[in-house]
This record gives sequence, structure tokens and C-alpha cells, in this order.
Amino acid sequence: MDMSTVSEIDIDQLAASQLKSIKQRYTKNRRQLIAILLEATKPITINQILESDSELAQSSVYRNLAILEQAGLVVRIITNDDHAHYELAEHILDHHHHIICSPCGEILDFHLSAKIEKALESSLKKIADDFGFSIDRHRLDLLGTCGDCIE
Amino acid sequence: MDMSTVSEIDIDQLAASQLKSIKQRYTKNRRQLIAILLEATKPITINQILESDSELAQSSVYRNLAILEQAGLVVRIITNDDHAHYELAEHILDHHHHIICSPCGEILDFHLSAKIEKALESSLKKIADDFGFSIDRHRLDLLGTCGDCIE
DNA sequence: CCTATAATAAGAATGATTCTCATTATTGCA
DNA sequence: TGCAATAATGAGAATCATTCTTATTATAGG
Repeated sequence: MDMSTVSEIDIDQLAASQLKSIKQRYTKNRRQLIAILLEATKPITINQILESDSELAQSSVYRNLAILEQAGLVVRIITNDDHAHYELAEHILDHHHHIICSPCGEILDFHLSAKIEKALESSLKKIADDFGFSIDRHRLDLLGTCGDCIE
Repeated sequence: MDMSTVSEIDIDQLAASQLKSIKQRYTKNRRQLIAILLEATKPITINQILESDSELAQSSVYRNLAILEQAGLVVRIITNDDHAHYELAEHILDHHHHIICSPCGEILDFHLSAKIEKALESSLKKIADDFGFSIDRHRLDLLGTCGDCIE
């Protein structure tokens, strides 16, 4: 299997189709956001997006990320950091979790072994049933301090 | 084992001692916050705290919850909801995770079986090492829709 | 009982995010 | 291809949870 679950060409089709299903267009700005998130390889903030492309208007970035999130293409990640982080949804990347540095706010992706992930999922399914919840997804975060911030 | 890891009497001693270690006093307001969180049995928002005791000043509640968090007595929980939720730290309650209803913002606690929790922890320890992270804690959230919001 | 120091609380300030609305782009149809 | 009709854009205003300021009040320790 190659690096990503979905090839870059397919992403455009996927994005167009998922946006269409909520009656939204796949515009130049939205295409650009997807491209930036794809290059980032880790969750990034709105400020980082604005720095990486000075053509983008802040208000449009906020609005379009919200729309991409509604379309299920992008996930917004909230931590104790002031700024939200954004990354592509798991069916575009793959299922993973986040390791978060509390001092600097950086977020990196990590993967659980298939075995533990599976055991966890089946546990969680049972728990959701017990609570009468309908589950969308789970998230697992590791909170601590990265090597750079330890010194 | 009884309902909580630490009995109510011990909490006062614990709170006093943990506050002292960061040179803070265990005042009437802070005692009251601990009591409210203990009664809540689930994570609650600042608004809910203010509603439950009209004597408390909003600014003091914010400040004191931040201090209780620094002392390691309280945990602040951030979700996609606008309002942060607060609950007592895990050495006062016990280690647990959160099931979150996206529509209404409600948060409930759940427990993983000891077996899976243990397997997960040892996995996470290895991953933290690989990343050169020093880990404080992990958190696992189940995101979905509660029974009340499904109808 | 004093005095120094910390905590309190009312309201102002901050800042990420959301909203407004006039302008610009796009789509579908003739 | 040209023309509405409709959607997207972007600049700046508004919102609102949270944090900060500061004058007042409480507390601890000699």
C-alpha cells in the first residue's frame, strides 16, 4: 500500500462528490485548502494555513474549513492550545491518533497496532450500546512534552 | 471498593496539600468548587457551576478552576462544544474516559476493562518513546449522539 | 492586634471565531 | 455565447468565552 489511503487524483473526485452531497461547490479556494492540508503531513492551524498562502482571506479560510468539515473531508482538532488544528479526514489519510505537546501545541499523528486498535474498537462498540449512544468515531490522544520542549 | 478512590474527608487534605505545594491556599471558594464537582458525577461547565451556586463570582470561578487545575486537582475538558467542562482529577475519581454527545455537548464517564486499558497503556508507552515524548496522560473519547438527541 | 500578603469580584480587555453584506464568480439555460 | 439566478468571496464588524486589572476584603503569622 502506498503512503496514503486515497491517491491525490482521487481526492479531487472525492472532495467534489462529498461537497456536492451537501450542495456545495469544489471551488479554487477549497481545492487549495485540501492541497495545503495534504502537504502538511500533520494537523495545522489557520495561521499556518494563512502563512503558507498569502492569497487566502482569513474569513474565507474559516468558512471553507467549516464547510469541508461538514462535508466530512476535514477534521477540526481541539486541544488546550488556543488555536484549533485541521487535517484531512481519516478516509483520506487513514485511521490514526494524536500525540500532543502541551508546551508548544504541536500535534503529530501516530498509529496503534492493528491488534490493539481492533480490541479497542470492539470494546468501544459495547460501551456505546450500554450508554444508548450512536457512535461516529473515537479519538485517542497522548498528552505530554516533545523532545524539543523538554530541554 | 467504594464509589470513589478517595473518601470525601481525604479530599480536603489532598486539596490542601496539593494547593500548598504550589503556594496556594485552600479557601472557601475553592472548597466549594471541589464540593460542586464532587456532587456533579460528570464533567460540568462553568455556567452549570454558576447556576448551582449563585454566590460564586464568574471571574473567581475561572481563576480558581485554573489554579485547581495547576494543582492537579481538576481537569479541564475541551471538546467541540463552546464551553469547557471540568471534573476532578483521576487520582480523586479514578482513571476513565469520556463519551461525548456532539449535538447537546453532554459528557459522561466510562471505563475500559482493566485488560484493554493495560494493553493500551503499554502500547502508548512504546509509542511515546519512539517519538521522544515525555507523557503526562492519555485520553480516549467516544464521539456520537446520545439517546435523547437521536429522536 | 497588626501588618504583609493573598484572594476576591466587578467590570474591562483580549482574541479566536463567526457573521454581515457588498462584490465577484459560477452555473444552467436560452 | 450571453444572461439571469444563485453561490462564493473577502473585508471588516460583531460575538462571546476567557483572561486581565484593580480596588477591596480576607487570611496568616508574628
